[in-house]
Amino acid sequence: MPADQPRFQPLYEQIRQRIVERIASGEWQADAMLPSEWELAAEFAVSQGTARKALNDLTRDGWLYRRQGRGTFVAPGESEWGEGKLVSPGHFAELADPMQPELLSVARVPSGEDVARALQLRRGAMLHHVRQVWRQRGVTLAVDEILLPVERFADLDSRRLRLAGGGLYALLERQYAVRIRPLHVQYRGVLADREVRTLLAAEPDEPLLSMVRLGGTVEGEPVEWRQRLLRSARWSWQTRI
Amino acid sequence: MPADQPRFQPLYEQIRQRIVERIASGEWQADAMLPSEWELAAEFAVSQGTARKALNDLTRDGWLYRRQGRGTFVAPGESEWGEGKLVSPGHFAELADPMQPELLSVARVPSGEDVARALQLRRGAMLHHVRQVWRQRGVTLAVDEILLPVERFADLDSRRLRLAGGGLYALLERQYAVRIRPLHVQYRGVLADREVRTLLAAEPDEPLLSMVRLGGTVEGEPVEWRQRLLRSARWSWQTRI
DNA sequence: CAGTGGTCTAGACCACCTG
DNA sequence: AGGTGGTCTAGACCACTGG
Repeated sequence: MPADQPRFQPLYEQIRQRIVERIASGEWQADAMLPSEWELAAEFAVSQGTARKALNDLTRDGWLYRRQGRGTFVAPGESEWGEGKLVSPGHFAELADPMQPELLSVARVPSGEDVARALQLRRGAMLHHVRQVWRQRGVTLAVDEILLPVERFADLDSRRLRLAGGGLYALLERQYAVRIRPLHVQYRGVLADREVRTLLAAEPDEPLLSMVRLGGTVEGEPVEWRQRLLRSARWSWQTRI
Repeated sequence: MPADQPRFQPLYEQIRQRIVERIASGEWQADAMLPSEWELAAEFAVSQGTARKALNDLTRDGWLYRRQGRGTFVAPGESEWGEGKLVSPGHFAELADPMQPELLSVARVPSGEDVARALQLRRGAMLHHVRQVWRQRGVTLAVDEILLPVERFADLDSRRLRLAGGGLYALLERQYAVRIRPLHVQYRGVLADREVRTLLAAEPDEPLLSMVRLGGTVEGEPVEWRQRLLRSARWSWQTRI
């Protein structure tokens, strides 16, 4: 079900899209400085105020950052699922050491019904199935299970992922010009099955935090289904609002 | 530690504050229509564009809502902790029936160290301790434990809470002119202790979703510490991003 | 100092809603 | 038709950064 096209497209919206295209195409790399408001206004043949609105909207959505007196710059995208940090339960400022991702495996699997619906695919459509663990000082704290449509991300394999380094999202942005943002996150408390228990070296009755996340493009098209299971005895997962 | 005062205070920021004051004071009630941009601009002796910026900022922060062709209105605050909904795990659109809160008890307890620090109180400062359960079609799905500084919310008792109806936040807004917004949320998977297990009629090894939330005023001052324990076998807690 | 983003103004016109 | 918010312009000046 495609979204309704608005009958009226403001100028700043068109400018916004043209700037996004240039970032996605790599013409403007991460942390590169954009032309000034006045130069952009001249190039797009609009007033400075209109260019400004486009730039501020893009800043709000995480595409750019601006510094008074310095300029406007391309914001580097999240290289991995990052919005959230580990903290001591009940405390709100005591951060844990960060976790490091480690790729376990990449395979192709047919889509189940739930995931197919979430990703708006036909049932049985092929998916990349990525397994990844997160370690903190040698201790495995979390497991990720990532599902991506093969159709959209052809040629994705273990070698490419390993070579890429710098996280899955960084690779997708470079290779496929797709920037992924979270659409929904679901939280549950769960017990691990045998496989996950082994990976995490967890006790049979140790409760885990399950986070199921649907990631999508800027346009809102869902392209990533992901579950993270986190050992939350020692650390909470904290999100800013 | 008080926040730094900015040396320069834009006009729209001052206007913003004056509008917030009128809402907090009750002069403009929920869903009341504000004067038009031009009228406000005239009253505050600024241009329409400046009044507009203040109004749009307030809209972004949830104080107002605007409808083209109709007007600008006071947004009713959340009457309870609401940002999040129950959905079927792994599905992203299938909402459960909503839960209904039910007050269990109100007491006064001295603050422990963690909560005192989170609420920026001295240790041992008195707190209102509110217990509340959430039911869905007769089944208890969640328990809340709410801690509020007595110093700030005097005269809060069970009778008042019961009489008020419409949720805790609605009461705080009416009675104390405080609008609470979330500052942080922490998620964990946990097992219930005996007391909670009894309240929820949960199995001993049933994993629960623990959400610890720090709520604060619009100015960022923390005033509410809350933990919610949710039976998440059947339902996930989903947040929009 | 020059260059950037940030604020503010006055005015015009457009899109949308309601009666 | 009249009133609302939404867009857009041209121009001025301010605050901040860095060389």
